[in-house]
Amino acid sequence: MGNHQQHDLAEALHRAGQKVTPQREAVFSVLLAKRDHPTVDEVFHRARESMPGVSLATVYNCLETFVSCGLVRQVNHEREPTRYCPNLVPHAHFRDQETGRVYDVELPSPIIEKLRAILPEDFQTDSVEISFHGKRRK
Amino acid sequence: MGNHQQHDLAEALHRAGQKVTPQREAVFSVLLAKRDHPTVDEVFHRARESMPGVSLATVYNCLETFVSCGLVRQVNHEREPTRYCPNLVPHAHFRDQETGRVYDVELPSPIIEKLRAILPEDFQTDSVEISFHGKRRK
DNA sequence: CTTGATATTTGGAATCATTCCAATTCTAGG
DNA sequence: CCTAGAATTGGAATGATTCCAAATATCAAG
Repeated sequence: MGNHQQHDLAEALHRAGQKVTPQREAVFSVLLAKRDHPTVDEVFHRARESMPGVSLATVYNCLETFVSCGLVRQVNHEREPTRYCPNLVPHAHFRDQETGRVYDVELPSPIIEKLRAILPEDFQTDSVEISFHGKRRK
Repeated sequence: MGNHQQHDLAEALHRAGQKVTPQREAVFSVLLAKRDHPTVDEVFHRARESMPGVSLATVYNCLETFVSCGLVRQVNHEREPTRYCPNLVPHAHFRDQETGRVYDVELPSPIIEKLRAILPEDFQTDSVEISFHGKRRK
């Protein structure tokens, strides 16, 4: 549930009519390897370790493909570089303004429903993004 | 409550130890005049109508000042240019993906509390941002 | 296994919002 | 009215992201 392996990649790509490429596999495994919320640049550098020739443009392309296939989520905070998150379970994000680190926060489904309920009738929503920020108490 | 006039500007600036300038007044009144959610560029062009010499850099500065004084909120959606909103009542935003228009959505305080409650103990939060996107049914 | 149509990758250039800078002008307290 | 410090200005710089056209790789069909 919301958990996926290397193996799901090919499946999801096929379903979306996309091709399987070594670059996509490398980038995807970077995402699975360390489930922090890396920026494109971080993904790029990590991907280079297993695939030294991969280009930045390709990392952008791959990530965009994954998003469109529903394999990962984009996480935007303020004006900061976009981060990517392979956790598909509905959840909110908390950004520690001191470290910049982003944490997943479990989001009970009753709350999600209550939230959707506050929307006027004529608004049809695809997605809700909930982001907290503040600091962690030591 | 959360409603404010030209007059509050000077007050809020003083409280924050900031100076009152014609540019700040012009930019602020642009924000009050039309309560859509203008981008910096939109604010810039509107401000030029009443004050032809004002510079883009100044509009950036003014808006940043207002945010730090708590007079307006920034609204970020995806990778789009930042928008500004003089509505201080706690509320969520809905972005119509077809028109790009941003709407305020009332946010009942019980929900806000429930949301804060899902955060683990050690996360101290300053602000929550809730954004929906989807499309409006005609 | 080969081939071809088509999608993907690539490096570099281009874009665009935003920030930075140093010089000039202004605000407000004394 | 003067002056220290703040604000404004235009233009240059930054940085994430997108665009581009050429080279390459995937995969379905034969």
